[in-house]
Amino acid sequence: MSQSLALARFLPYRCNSLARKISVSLSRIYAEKYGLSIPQWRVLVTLAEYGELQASQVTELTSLDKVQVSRAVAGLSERGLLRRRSSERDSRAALLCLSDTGQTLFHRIEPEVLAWEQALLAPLEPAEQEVLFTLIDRLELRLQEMRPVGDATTGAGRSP
Amino acid sequence: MSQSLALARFLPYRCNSLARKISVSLSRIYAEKYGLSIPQWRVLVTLAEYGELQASQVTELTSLDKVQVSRAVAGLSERGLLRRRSSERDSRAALLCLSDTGQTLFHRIEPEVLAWEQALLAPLEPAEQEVLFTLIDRLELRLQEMRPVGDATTGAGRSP
DNA sequence: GGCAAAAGGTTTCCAATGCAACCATTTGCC
DNA sequence: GGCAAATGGTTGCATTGGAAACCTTTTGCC
Repeated sequence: MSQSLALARFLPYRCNSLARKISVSLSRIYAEKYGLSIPQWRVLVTLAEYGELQASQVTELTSLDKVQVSRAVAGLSERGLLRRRSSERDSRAALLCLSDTGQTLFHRIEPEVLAWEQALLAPLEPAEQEVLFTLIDRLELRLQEMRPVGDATTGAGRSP
Repeated sequence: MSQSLALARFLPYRCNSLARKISVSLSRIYAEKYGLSIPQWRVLVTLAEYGELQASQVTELTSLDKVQVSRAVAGLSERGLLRRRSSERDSRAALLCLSDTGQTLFHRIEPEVLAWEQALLAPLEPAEQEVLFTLIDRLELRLQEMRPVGDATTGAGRSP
């Protein structure tokens, strides 16, 4: 007997809904208080963590596409929160790092955001938090496995 | 000692990222094969489950806002997948239910979607699946608790 | 009964998002 | 060395999505 579909017990729906609610709630900190969009916020975090990166690396690390990164960088740059210089090895590549202002801003936001996350996770035991992250890891891994063989990134460049 | 922020271990990011990947992957079924948007798909599922509902109830059950529901309904209605009639109790209210065509379509998609979900969840033991849903429930609950007292829905309609 | 406020839905408008076309540079191959 | 293809990043354009204004009907109050 096959079970039937109810949104309340349907993982794609539940996951989407949870993610949405988390975003809306969290964005009160970095969006409303500090005027950052989600992509801008992710770029900020990533540069704070890694120092200097190429735009393409930021793309990798943030799960944003290159258009989003480009626009986020433009916005942050206008506000003087990051500097970009072009690589001497490859003059197409843009090297990005936070300015002092950017670092300062990040260090002001970071504890607020971490505190918010702690508040969210507070009802879960540390072990349960571990389980949660592990489950997410495993599901993401599984999604990659499920990707059908002939995907977009496959037959790259054969016929003209 | 306060921990520092890294996206890989930051729940909002991980959750968003997972939800996005799930949506993209799943939408190959109902979007590409059957031409349904996510809101349309949710409305379809909900009406299949509950029979006849008012638009406002659909809004509740799907976590969509009323604009999305309105547009989804318009689209489904154009394709003849649902019927709407106005309530005799309240002529503003629209009563929605699937047409036969809509039911048929749903019954064709449902098993595919459930099979896909099963494939996604396959690496998790049943007990782990249970844990996953429970964790999601608890986080959603927590988010509601965290909502500051004077929220948007509060002082509704006082001054002109 | 009549008028102000609220509620159900739809439409309008603007910002965010994503795809595709686009420049500029670099790589690879002959 | 030179030309075709590939790569890094940006810009334009069409679509999506959400907030607010809107219309209609209903409710509540005097």
